[in-house]
This record gives sequence, structure tokens and C-alpha cells, in this order.
Amino acid sequence: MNSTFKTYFHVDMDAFFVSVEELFDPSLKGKAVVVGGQRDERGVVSAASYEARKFGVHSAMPLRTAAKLCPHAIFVDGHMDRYQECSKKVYAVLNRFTPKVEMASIDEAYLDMTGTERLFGPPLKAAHALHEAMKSETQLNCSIGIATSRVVAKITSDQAKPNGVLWVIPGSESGFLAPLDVRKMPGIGKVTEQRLHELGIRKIGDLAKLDDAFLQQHFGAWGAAMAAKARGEDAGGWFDAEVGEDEGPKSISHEHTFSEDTRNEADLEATLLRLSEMVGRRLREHALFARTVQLKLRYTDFSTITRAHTPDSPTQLDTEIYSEIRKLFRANWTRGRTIRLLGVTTTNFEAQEDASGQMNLLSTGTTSNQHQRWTQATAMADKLRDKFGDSSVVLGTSLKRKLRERVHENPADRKKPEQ
DNA sequence: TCTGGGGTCCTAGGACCC
DNA sequence: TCTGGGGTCCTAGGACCC
Repeated sequence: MNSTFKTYFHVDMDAFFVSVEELFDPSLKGKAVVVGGQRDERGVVSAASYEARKFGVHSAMPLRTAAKLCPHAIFVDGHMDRYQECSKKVYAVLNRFTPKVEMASIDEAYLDMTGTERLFGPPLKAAHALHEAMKSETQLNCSIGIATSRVVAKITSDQAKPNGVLWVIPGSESGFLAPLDVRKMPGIGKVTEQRLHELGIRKIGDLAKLDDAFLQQHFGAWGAAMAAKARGEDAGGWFDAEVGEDEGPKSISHEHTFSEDTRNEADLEATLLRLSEMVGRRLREHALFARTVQLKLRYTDFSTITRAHTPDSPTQLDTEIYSEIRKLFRANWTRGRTIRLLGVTTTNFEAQEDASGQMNLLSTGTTSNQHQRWTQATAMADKLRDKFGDSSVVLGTSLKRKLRERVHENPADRKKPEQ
């Protein structure tokens, strides 16, 4: 078979978070289950069982709304560690069918199955084998879309849900796509859907008929990509042609929504410190140094601002992140205005400095000493946390506070922490 | 009954440099 | 002296995805 087209699978786990929770608590099976938090909490639905969906519950819906729509639903807190664990098992199964696997998120993946006929037979046969292997090895259901492009495979797996396999035969792509709502196209959300409706475009078929120039005019550079996707072709942006390797994260962030809005400065800055520490820890885990630090601030009325700063030297230290964040916060928070959410983001990653600390060669005096001291103190705190588990984050924090007091109040007396 | 948390990508304007 | 462009970096905001 010397086909000129490719064969992509898009594998999407069915109600992933709910299904994993059912593995831990089989009594949840067949019931209306909402994962994401408790019914009276500030938050949204991460996942809903098909039983709960019958009542109109869907992900991203406020938990309190879900509780109203489906009062008998069981509300379960999310357990990311469990999902991560299961995601690894899912990957292991996929990887047996082809090494060209790209996890697009925790519960979905693209497989380049081109040229695997000799091993697994024609696409549908391979997909059914994969479907069965997934069930028997992870106890989880998935849906599989098969097509000659990644976009079409993705749309196809959605059409196959739940627990189904669907193949769009090469050559029939545009016919398959044409009757679907534009909203089914990945990348077209609420806003773009609305704008397309205003132009009288409702179906993917309508989109495919338009010429690139028209779409370019109304939607900028990616308008043309949208037209290509409507014809079933992978085109730039979200869909590169190759099923590629991970390149590591481009940003690392943490944010927190208060259970009640607050204007208490001590609470706010304590939260920023905690978020800075969480971000710093993950930077060090990934051996990354961030150049840009960004504050996110959401007020009670939901208006949101971000403020960023890019200092001269990159960092992965909690204290340096926090001192930038606090500067941004103090310069941009209108004192007394109640805040709903705070966030800390780091981006603009740079290669790791050399072990001796290149930065220290460039900086001088106290700054350099301070940086070096914090590097050592942070490494020690990380070790403690690794040794005693995540609950010792508290220990790490109080340790740092002690070190800070020594640095600030008793500079003559400080000594290097032991490694 | 309001609206999470972790991300990616795109746009657009201004600074700055050649 | 009114007027070039191209390129890159930085910042802010927004759409979108799971």
C-alpha cells in the first residue's frame, strides 16, 4: 500500500476524571457524579458523569449551578495525582501501538498510525484492538477518531463518543465536516462562533466555501488557517503536521481564588508568597530559569489585570520571584479594593545557568551574596520537602522565615546553611 | 447561583536599534 | 525636519482548550 495520505488516530478518554474516581470508589458507577469540588463551593465543574449530563451539567459550569440542576448528584473533589497516574498508564498502552504518540492533554492523544498496517491491519481493526487493550489494561473507556489529518481525527473522536470508534474514509473529509456546526471546529469558541453567525456562517461547510482573503479580512492571520481546517487540512497554529515530541513548558503559573473576596493586605501578600513558592518549586523541578514574572489580579467585579516585569537576570528562586511580584502588587493594587483572585506566572524561560552560578560573576556585593545564600537555602528546603513529603511545605516556609530574619536582622551572625 | 486552575497562541502598540 | 522601513523585545489583553 503506497498511500499518499497519512493515518492519524485521536484517542480521547471518556469522562476521564469521573471514570478514574469510579475506579477508586466503584459505588459511584452509574450515578450522577460531579468532579471539581463540593456543591456549595466557589468553583466550576471539572467533569460530569453522563448521568449528570442528562440534567444539563457540563464542565466549566459553576458548582452551585450544577447542584441546582442536579440536586441528587454526588460531588467529588478532584485528585490530579490520580489522573496523572492513570494518564501514564494510558500513554503506555498507546505507545505500544506506535512510538509517534503526542499527549495533547492529560486525557487525549494524537497517534500517527501511518504505515502500521503490516503490524495491526487496516485502521479500523487497529483502532478496535487499541480500544480493547485500553479497556482491559486501564479499565477505562475511550473514543477513537481516525482520519487523514489531526483536525479531522479530533472532530471524529468527538462524534464517536461515548466509547466508540469512527473512521472518516480518505476522500470523504469535506463531506463529513460540512453539516457540522462551526463550533465543532477546534479553535472556534463562543466568541468566534458568534462572529461567524453574524456573517451568516453556521456550518463548517459554509466556512469551507469562503475564500481565504475574506476570512483573512475578518479574522486576521488565522482566518486562512480556519478555511484550511474547514477543508480538513492541518494548518499551522494548533495543528502542526507532525506528531511531535514535548518541548517542555513555556510558562509555569499558580493562582488562587479566595473563598471570600478580601482586601486584607497581610492575607493578600501571604497568598502571593505561597504562590511564588509553588511556582519556584516547579521551576526548580524542571530545572528552568524564568526571565519574566507576571502578576494577575482579579477584583470582585471580575475585572482582571496582568502586570509583568522582566528583570535583567533570570531566576528560579522563591524569594526573587516574590520580591518582583510584591513590587508589581504594591504598584498596581488600589488599596482597599477587594480582590477575588491572585496569580503568579513565570515565562520567558532561559537555559540553566552553569553550576557555579554565572549570575554571580556579573552581579556584585550583597546582591550576589544574597542570591547565593538563597540558592543554598532553597535547595535545602527542597531537600527537606522531598524527604518529609509535601506536608513539610510548612516546615520549608518557616525555615525560610527564620533564615530571612537572620539575613535582615543579624547580618554579622549568619552562616551558610549546611547542605 | 454567578464565573477554577493550568496552560497555549495571537494581536497590537511602543521602545529601541540599524 | 517631517518622516523610511525592518526586526526584535516587552507588555497587556483576549480567545481558546481541557
